[in-house]
Amino acid sequence: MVARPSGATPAPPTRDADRTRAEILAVATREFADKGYDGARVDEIAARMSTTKRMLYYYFGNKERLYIAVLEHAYSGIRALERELDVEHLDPADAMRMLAELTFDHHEAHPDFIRLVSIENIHRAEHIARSEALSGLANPALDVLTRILERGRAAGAFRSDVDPLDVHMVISAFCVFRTANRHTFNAIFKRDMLEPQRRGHYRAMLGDLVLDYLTAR
Amino acid sequence: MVARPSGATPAPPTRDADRTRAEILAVATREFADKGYDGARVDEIAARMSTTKRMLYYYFGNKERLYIAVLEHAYSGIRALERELDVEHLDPADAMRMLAELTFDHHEAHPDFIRLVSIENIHRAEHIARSEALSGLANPALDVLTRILERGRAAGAFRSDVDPLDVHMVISAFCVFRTANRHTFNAIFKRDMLEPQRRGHYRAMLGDLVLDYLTAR
DNA sequence: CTATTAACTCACTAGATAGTTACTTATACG
DNA sequence: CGTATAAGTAACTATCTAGTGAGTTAATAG
Repeated sequence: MVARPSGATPAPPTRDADRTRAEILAVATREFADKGYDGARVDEIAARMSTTKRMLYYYFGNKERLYIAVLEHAYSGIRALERELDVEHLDPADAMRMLAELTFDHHEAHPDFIRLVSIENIHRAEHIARSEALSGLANPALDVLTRILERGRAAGAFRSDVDPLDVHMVISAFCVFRTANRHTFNAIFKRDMLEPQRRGHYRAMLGDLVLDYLTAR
Repeated sequence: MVARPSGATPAPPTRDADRTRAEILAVATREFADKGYDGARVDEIAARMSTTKRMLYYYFGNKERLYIAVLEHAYSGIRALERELDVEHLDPADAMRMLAELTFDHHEAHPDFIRLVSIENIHRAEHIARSEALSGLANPALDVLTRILERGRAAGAFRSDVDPLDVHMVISAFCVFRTANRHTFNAIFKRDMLEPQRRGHYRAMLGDLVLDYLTAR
């Protein structure tokens, strides 16, 4: 415990640009992920911050630039996690299953991110296109995947005609669908794909799906 | 050509409730699919109709009920198509591939429907839940799929532990992802999953994916 | 201690947007 | 034919919403 004239808490500085900016971004992320770009309300974001609406405009300029900042921040977090992937020590099949399962966990742990991606697709990725930080920024997970496929092919374990991006697409499709389409799927089929009891089943199923495809024939 | 006092065209009646209603629904479908629920503008829909905004309220009450009507209409169209599925004459593996490919074609032919589903998921399916016509209305394609799996299992061609809804989920995930996430995927990986040249590749890949999974081991 | 500037507050506004009020006219039916 | 009513029009409004104008205060450098 640090010696301090009065009060136990760290006594935050009354003014702190970084902290204010970060708080706006955090609150805005929730609001945009929750309601979509058009459904999100600047006044609602403002009401949930400890600072005022004017600060939001001070730091981010307008609603759209705030939204782009939210997207950039969300993507950078995901990329950071992906960079930590290390499956080089496993044999190709195990590495592949591991990658698929980590991606699966990852999507489950970041529903806000998935929602932002869906929202951005409704807008035809126009905001990503407008962001220098995002358009064309490659995905670290794809490099890992490419290495695994190379090793698997070399070892004769995997079929030879597969494209890494196609495999990535299948994994993403499975994970994204489970989260992004959860509500309509549940409304129509009365099955919640995110029910905890089913988690293990879907996780194993994704691994099987990918490996059966890669090792077929 | 029908005898008619003047003019060659059918001379539309000046007043026709069905036609007006249908036109509003068609224009609204495009607007909602294009911009999302919150992004859609009632005035924009009105401007693109041959009738006035007041009629929209006359027939549908408010923006939300119009949107629900759009959803109901879109789903009913898709269901009608699905009911025409007939693969009983094919052996299980071929039937399965056929079903997957027809679903694939189907999703590609109805991008507006996929967008409406994405939009509805952003809203956590709250409008579907509010629609008696939609919530819990089973999917005819699922019955077909169930029959194919039964036949395949009986013939010893498919593994025995698969659930029809899981297979349906995989097929949907693949098809929906390709359409719904086209824009962010393209922005990041510079690959348009809907490019006509790649169509055959993805279509065959989906069939392989499903069959390799069903016939593995 | 003073000046400068970054960080912040409060009250306001132009324009957009869903929805309505009050009225008119074509059509069907006895 | 005439009248009830469904179908349609035009103009309007309350409210919401993104964005601002104009100033104040805390931190920092000299």
